[in-house]
Amino acid sequence: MGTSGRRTVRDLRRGNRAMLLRALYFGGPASRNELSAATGLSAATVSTMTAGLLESGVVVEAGQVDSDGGRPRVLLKVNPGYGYAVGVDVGETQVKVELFDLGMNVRAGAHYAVRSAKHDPELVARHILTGVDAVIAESEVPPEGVLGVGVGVPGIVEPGPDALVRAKTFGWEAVPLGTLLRAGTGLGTGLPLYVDNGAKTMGQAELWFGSGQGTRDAIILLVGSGVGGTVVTDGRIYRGAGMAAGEVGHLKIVAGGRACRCGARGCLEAYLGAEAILDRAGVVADSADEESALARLLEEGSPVIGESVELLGVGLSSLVHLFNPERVVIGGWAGLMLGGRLLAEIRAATAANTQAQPFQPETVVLGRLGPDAVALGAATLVVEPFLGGAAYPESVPTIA
Amino acid sequence: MGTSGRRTVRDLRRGNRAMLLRALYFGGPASRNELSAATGLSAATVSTMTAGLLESGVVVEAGQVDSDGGRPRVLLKVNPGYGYAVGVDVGETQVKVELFDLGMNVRAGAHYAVRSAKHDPELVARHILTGVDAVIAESEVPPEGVLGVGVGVPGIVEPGPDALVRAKTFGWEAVPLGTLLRAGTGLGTGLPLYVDNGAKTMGQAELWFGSGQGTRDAIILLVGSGVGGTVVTDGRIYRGAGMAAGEVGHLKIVAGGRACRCGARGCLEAYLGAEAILDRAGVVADSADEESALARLLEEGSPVIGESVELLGVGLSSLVHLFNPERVVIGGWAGLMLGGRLLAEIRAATAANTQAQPFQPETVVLGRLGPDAVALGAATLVVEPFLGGAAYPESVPTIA
DNA sequence: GACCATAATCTAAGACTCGAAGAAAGTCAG
DNA sequence: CTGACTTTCTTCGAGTCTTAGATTATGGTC
Repeated sequence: MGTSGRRTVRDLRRGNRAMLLRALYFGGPASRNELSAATGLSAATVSTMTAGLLESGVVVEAGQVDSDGGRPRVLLKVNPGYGYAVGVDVGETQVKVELFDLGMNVRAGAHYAVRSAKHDPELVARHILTGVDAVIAESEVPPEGVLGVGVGVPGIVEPGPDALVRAKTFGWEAVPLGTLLRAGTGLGTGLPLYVDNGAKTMGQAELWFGSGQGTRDAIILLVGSGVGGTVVTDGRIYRGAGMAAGEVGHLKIVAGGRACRCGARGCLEAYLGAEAILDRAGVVADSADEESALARLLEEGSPVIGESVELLGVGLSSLVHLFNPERVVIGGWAGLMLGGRLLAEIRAATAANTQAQPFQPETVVLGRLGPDAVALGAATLVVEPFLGGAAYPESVPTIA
Repeated sequence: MGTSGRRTVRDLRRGNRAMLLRALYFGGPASRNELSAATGLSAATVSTMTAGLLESGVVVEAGQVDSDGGRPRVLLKVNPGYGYAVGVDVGETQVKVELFDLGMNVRAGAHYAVRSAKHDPELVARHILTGVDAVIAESEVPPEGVLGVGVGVPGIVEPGPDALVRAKTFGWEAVPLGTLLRAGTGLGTGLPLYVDNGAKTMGQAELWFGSGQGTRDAIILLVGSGVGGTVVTDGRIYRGAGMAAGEVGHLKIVAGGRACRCGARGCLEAYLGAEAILDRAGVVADSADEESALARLLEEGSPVIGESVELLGVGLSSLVHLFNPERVVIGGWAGLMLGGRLLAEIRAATAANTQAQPFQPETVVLGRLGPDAVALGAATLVVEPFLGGAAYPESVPTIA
C-alpha cells in the first residue's frame, strides 16, 4: 500500500500537462484562456506549458476567434499528424488492421480473411505483423511517428509481456500473443504493444467518441454474436485486479439455466447475443447468416424477441444496481438491431427490474459507432498513454 | 471533465502527507526510515513532514527499536488520542451510538431500542442526537476533539446536505436524515456528518480492519436478515455516479423469479438472507427468532440450505466476472453462520459458475469482524477524510 | 489617433522535494 | 575507556514548479 499519487514536483508537471492535453484532445480546439478555465490551471502555467507543446509539435494553432473588442483568441488543437496509432481487430472472420492519426482519421487499412473454423495463433500473429507493415507503408507515414499497436481480441487477456489470451470461441487456451508478435520482424519492430479484449476496446471507442462521451461512470454493453461489455468507472475502463473485470457476458441471469459455451449455466451470453437468440428460436444459421436471420425474427415479431428484451432488462438492472452508472450504452450489431426498434421496451424492462434505487430510463441509449469500432478502440489504447492517462498497467511490452 | 488531480505544489504536499499518514495508520508503528521506503518519499521529506505532524500532535513517538549496531529507530504512530469519531448504527431493533478514538478503540457507547414495527424518522434522529451527546459526555473527551459523526443506515443514501435516505424496510421513502439532525442541538452541534448505507460502512470496517485488509479490489458481501454489500475498487468503496452503486442485494439471479420486497423479481435478496431462506423453507419466524431458526435449518441439513449455497455461488460468480476482485469476503451474521460450516461448498459453487476467467476459490473468505461492525465502519467514514482520503463526496454537511 | 477590452507573456516570489553532507546515537573491539 | 564503525535522522543548497500581478500584444470603438 502507498506507492501511488504524485510525489515530486516534476510528477506534478507531468500530471498537469496530461490534464491539459486531455482537455485539448477531447475539448476540441480551444484558446489558452479556455484551457485555463477548463483545467483550473493559471493562465501563466497554461502559457508556458503550451509553449513547450507547440515547440515539440504535439500541439498546433488552429485559427483565431474574435473576442468582443479585445485581442483575439488563438485556438490550439492537438496536432493530428504528430503521431499515429495502429489498431487491430482480431475477429471471428477476419483480422483487420488500421492506421489512425491522432485525430482518429483512418489513414490506411488492411484485411485478412480467416477461415472461421480454425484460428491458428501463429497465423493470426503473422497477419497482424504483415498488416502493421502494410498500413505503415501504405499510409506513407514516417515509421518513427507510429506510437504503438493496439490489438483487440476476443476473450480474456492476462496482463504482462506475454499477453496471454484465453478465448474459448477461438479454442485459445493460453495463447501468448505478445510473445508471438515479438518473434516477428518488420516495420513494427520495437513498437509498444497493447492487447485487450475487443469488447473493451470498442467500449473505449464509444466512451471517447460515441454515446459515452463526457461520462465518468458508464456501462457499455456490446451485443453481437455473443455478449461483451465495458465498465467505466471514474472515466477509465475498470479492469479489476487482473484485468479480467467487466465480463458482462457471464453475468448470471438464470440460476441453473441454459448452458453457456463458457461451461457454466445461466449466463447472459447463453440467452442474449445473436447466436443464443437464434438458438432459442430454433433457427439454424451459420455465422454469415446470423444478421439476416435475426432481422427476420425481429420482422416476424417472434416471442423470443420479447423474451430477449425482458432478459436484457434483467441483466441491465443487475448492472445498474451494481455500478449506478450515469449512462448505459447498448452497442454491437445485434444490440443496435434490437435497440433500434425496441429501445423503449428495453428501457421499460430495465426500469421494471430496478426498483431499489433511483433510475432514469433515458440513461439507456444506443451506441453511435456501429460494430466496426473495435480497431478504433484498439488504437485508443495507444493514444491513452500518449495523453498521459496511464490507465494501462505498468510496463508495456514492445513488438520484437 | 478536467478538474481533478493535483494542481499546485501545495496540493502535492497535501497528497504526500496523506500518503504518509495512511502508511502510518495502516502500517502500524513505523520508523521514519520505513516510512520513506513505504511511501517512496525521500528521507528528507519524511523527516520534515513528520516534524510537522509531531508538533501538531497528530503523530506521537512509540518507543525505539535497536538497529544492529547503529542509531536506534524511533517508532512513530498516529496519536490515538488526537481525535475521536462517533459511529452510529441505525438498525432494525436499535440505534447504537459509539465513540471511538483514532485507534478505533471504543471509548463510550449508548443504545436505544426501537419498536421494530415503526421507525419514526424524527425519533431515530432524536436518538442519534442524544446518543452523540451521551457518548461525548461519558467518554470525557474534549468536545472539540471529536472529528465528526458517521451514520450507517439501511437502504440508499442520496448525496448532498439533506442525506436523503430511502429504506423500504423502514418505510422511509425519502427521509432527509441530514436535515433532521441539523435541526437538533447539543454537544454534537457543528460536527461534520457522514451518512451512508450500513452494509457499506460495515464493508469498510472489514476492509480496513478485517478480512479485506491490504486489498485494493474486493467484494464484501453481507448476509444478515437481508443481503447487502460493498464493492471496493482501487482501495476505496465504489459508489458510482450517485452513491448508489454496490447494491449487491438486488443483483438478479433468477429472471422472473421470486418477488423481492424491492418490488422486482429474482433479486439475490429474494433468495438469500435469513428472511428469504426461512421463507423458502416454509418456516415462520419473527426477526428475533431468525437466528435460532436458521441454525436449526442448518442443523437439520435442510435442502433449502444446499440450494442457498448454490444460489450464493451463482451470485458471487456474477460479481467475480464483473469486478475480478482479489478477495471476496462473506460477512453478516447469516453469512458467517452459513460460511462457517459450508465455506468449501460455497467456494465450489462459485468456481463451478466461474469458468470464463481464472478464479482461485481460496479468495473467498469469511469476515472477521462479526455483525456488530456497522458502527465501527460508520466511524471510519469520519477517519477517512482525516487521513486525507477524501473518498467521500465534496461538501460535507454538519450537524446543526 | 486616443482609448478601451481582452489575450497572452514575463517577472518575482513562495512552496516543495531531493541529494548530499553532516549530526546523532548507538555497538563493538581492543 | 576510547576510537572506529554502523545506521538513523536532520540540515542545507539546488532545482522545479505554480501563482499573482505587472506588462505587452492585438484588436475594436469613438
